[in-house]
Amino acid sequence: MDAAIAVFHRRGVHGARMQEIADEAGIAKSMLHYYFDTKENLFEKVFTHTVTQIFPIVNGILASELPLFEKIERFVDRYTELLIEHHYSAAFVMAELSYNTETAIDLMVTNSGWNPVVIKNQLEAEARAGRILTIDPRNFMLNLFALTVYPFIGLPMHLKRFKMSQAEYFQFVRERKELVTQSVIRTIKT
Amino acid sequence: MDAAIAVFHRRGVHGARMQEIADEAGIAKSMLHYYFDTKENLFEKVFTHTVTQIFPIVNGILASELPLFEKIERFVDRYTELLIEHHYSAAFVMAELSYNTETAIDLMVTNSGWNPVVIKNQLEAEARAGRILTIDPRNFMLNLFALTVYPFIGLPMHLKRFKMSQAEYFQFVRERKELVTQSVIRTIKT
DNA sequence: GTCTATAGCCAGATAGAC
DNA sequence: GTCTATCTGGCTATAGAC
Repeated sequence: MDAAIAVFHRRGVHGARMQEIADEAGIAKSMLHYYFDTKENLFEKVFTHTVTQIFPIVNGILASELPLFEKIERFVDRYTELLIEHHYSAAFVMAELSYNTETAIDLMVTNSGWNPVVIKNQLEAEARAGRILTIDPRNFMLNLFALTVYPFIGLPMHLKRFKMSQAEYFQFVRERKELVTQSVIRTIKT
Repeated sequence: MDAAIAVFHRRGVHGARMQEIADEAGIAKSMLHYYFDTKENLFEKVFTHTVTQIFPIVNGILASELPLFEKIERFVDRYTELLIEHHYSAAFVMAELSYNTETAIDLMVTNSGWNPVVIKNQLEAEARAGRILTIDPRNFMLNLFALTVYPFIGLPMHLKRFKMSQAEYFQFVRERKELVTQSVIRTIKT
């Protein structure tokens, strides 16, 4: 399973080869079929696993009862750390959601723990109390996810452009957390 | 060529089928080989075309002599419109940059017109003049690109989550331009 | 359960008539 | 230049020995 995750993450559904997964796991290719039946089925397991490892956590933070600004900080911190830990995940999930729409979207919807109601109510309450500007919750969510996830999408290109090693880049992204948090807050603060 | 662009954009390199491209173009599959030799070569043509259609323009805006805040507004406006017009491009470029690293990155570097020097100097000059806060140019660029591009990556998922048609969503993204511009500016404004 | 060997299919690429 | 027919290789999947 670890091998399958690694290979699917770096090659995508159609780029991945069962042989490469088997080699990486140090087993015969036929064993993959014995355990997981088809490649399609294995992909679904991997995709679900990936989504489950990240989104219930970050969506859980958004749906929690934390004060807004603290919630933003926690979200950015936790999501960034998860993405560093599973740094192929972001590009993998995004690519499959774009190409492989039907299956991937269904799995995403089922397993991500997406629940925008809490944050919507919170934004409205804070705006009524005059502590923040009125903002469309969809725009708020897009900003939050965009600023956090984007550095991990097309990561190899960022490394090349910034002339950094992966370790240096991850350090840079860690330091960036503070800026992202402030950026999201400054956008809505009165 | 149009057919190739369409199919590669929605399926990716490895998902695309020469037969599907031929069908979409209404010609025989062998004609693709006659004109473009290999699939790999055709992909490179399509990728280069896609990159050339978008990045020289937006990077040109960044490298221009416009005042900073005006430049930001122009960038967000123009990039958003380009992405609406070529709405498969963003996901396609990002996915290939993640999966197909070697070739795609080289083509990107060669054809994108990337030149961070102007914006770097401008940010430093504005900060010295006390008109903006000091910010790492890399973070500034990441914020700008992230907020603008992210809504187009994994687009089908956003449609599903927001329960919107594509037309409604593009209208929403158009209206979002103002917020993105303000968000970037508020992050650096003193 | 684990392997080797192989079946069967499908997609990229080519041959050759027109 | 454009087509149909075909080759060839590689990949998923299965058969079958151990």
